[in-house]
Amino acid sequence: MTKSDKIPDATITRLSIYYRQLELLEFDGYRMVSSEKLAWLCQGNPAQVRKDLGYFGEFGIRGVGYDVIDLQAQIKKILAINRDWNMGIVGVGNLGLALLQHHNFSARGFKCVAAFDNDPDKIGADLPSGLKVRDIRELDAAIDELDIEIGVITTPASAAQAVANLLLKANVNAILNFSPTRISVPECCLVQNIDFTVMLDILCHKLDHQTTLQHL
Amino acid sequence: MTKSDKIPDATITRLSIYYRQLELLEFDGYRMVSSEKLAWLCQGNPAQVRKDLGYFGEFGIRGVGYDVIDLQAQIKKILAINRDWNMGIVGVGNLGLALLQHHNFSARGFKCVAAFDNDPDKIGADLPSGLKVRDIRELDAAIDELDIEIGVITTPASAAQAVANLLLKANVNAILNFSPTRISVPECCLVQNIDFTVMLDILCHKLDHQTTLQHL
DNA sequence: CATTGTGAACTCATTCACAGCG
DNA sequence: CGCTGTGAATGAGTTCACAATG
Repeated sequence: MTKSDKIPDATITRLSIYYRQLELLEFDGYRMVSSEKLAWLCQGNPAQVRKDLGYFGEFGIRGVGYDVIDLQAQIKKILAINRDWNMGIVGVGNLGLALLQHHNFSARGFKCVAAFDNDPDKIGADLPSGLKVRDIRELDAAIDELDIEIGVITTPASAAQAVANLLLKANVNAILNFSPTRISVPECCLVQNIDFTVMLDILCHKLDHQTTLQHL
Repeated sequence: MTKSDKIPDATITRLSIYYRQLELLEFDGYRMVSSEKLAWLCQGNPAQVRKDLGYFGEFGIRGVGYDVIDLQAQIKKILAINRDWNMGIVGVGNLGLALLQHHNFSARGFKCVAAFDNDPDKIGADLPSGLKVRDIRELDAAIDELDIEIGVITTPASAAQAVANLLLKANVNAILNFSPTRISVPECCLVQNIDFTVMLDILCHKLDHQTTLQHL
């Protein structure tokens, strides 16, 4: 990190969004982009773009803007997505299957290298991605063998904490949690929750609130 | 709304989380809960719990706490989840299928009442949920007929904006967007983005940052 | 007397405005 | 001259601390 240590979480989120937009800009043949244009594309504010990038260094050219290719490389480095990450998916239900076949992941270096379940009917089954469903009891060994650094929980809520515990025991300390529950983990472990129901609740609240206002 | 109009977004998110925890508390037989206990269960802070609730009214009993059943009802009203919402899913890929079978949705009043695609091979297919995949060209008619208020986009990024436009034309102004792109919509339309890749990017950044610190 | 409800203090994030520079 | 980089100003959200009260 070039400057301060206090980076807002929101900055990291936006960097990811800038990055995707830069890919599109490159694809469309752009070589340079101004903070104003990038902000516009990302539905943000130019000063914010500059400040976000400013936390990590000076990537622009005054009077010109940012090099589309170079800035991608810089952001990849900042986000640590300039390399592959191996993921293990725990819970081969509909959602787990969907993620295993999610093309966007592999295209971006997020490799699903193992899938686990505890259902005897599923264990051993061949997946479209070429993987075989493994017994959850093999988790520990497989994580070590396959160099898995990210665990993805796609089990029902009732199993999520137990799975998290298994992942922790196997020294996985980054979890993407799709189950509709908050798992508790020690400080050293990072959890990103993706909770569909919470998102729907927020949407409903806003929708209701908006229509309520309209009736006044 | 009982008090101010300036409710932080984060408050709404937390209310959804409190709500789910209250369901569990009720299931476990609790009748009352203090802000301290609820905060602990939700990995939050008691003052925050009280402030969040305080935006909407006085739901507690001093010296005692909150009635588990009553507070659920209050939060349901605040979030506008005290009724059913009809959703239409656009894009019957793996993710769309997963959502169509997602039991948590229907259990909470989020009803998937239609599924749309533009792939002739999929149109007309019977889904496990009992629905038939509809032609995207029927979107407008079906939304009106089935009273759909929430559109769920599970198409590839390339199709997302076009789908959003169709939804807007059909007067759907709440969208849950799973596609890895930011769609642009008029002010009147609400969008909640659920972007798996952004979440992974954040996780990688934190993971990398954490391990970097450890090596110092 | 335990716990809520809430103004005031504080911390964190965004936006402004302009100096600095290619 | 145009656009970046950034300190200073503003705004938003969280936590504190304690008065109010069932």
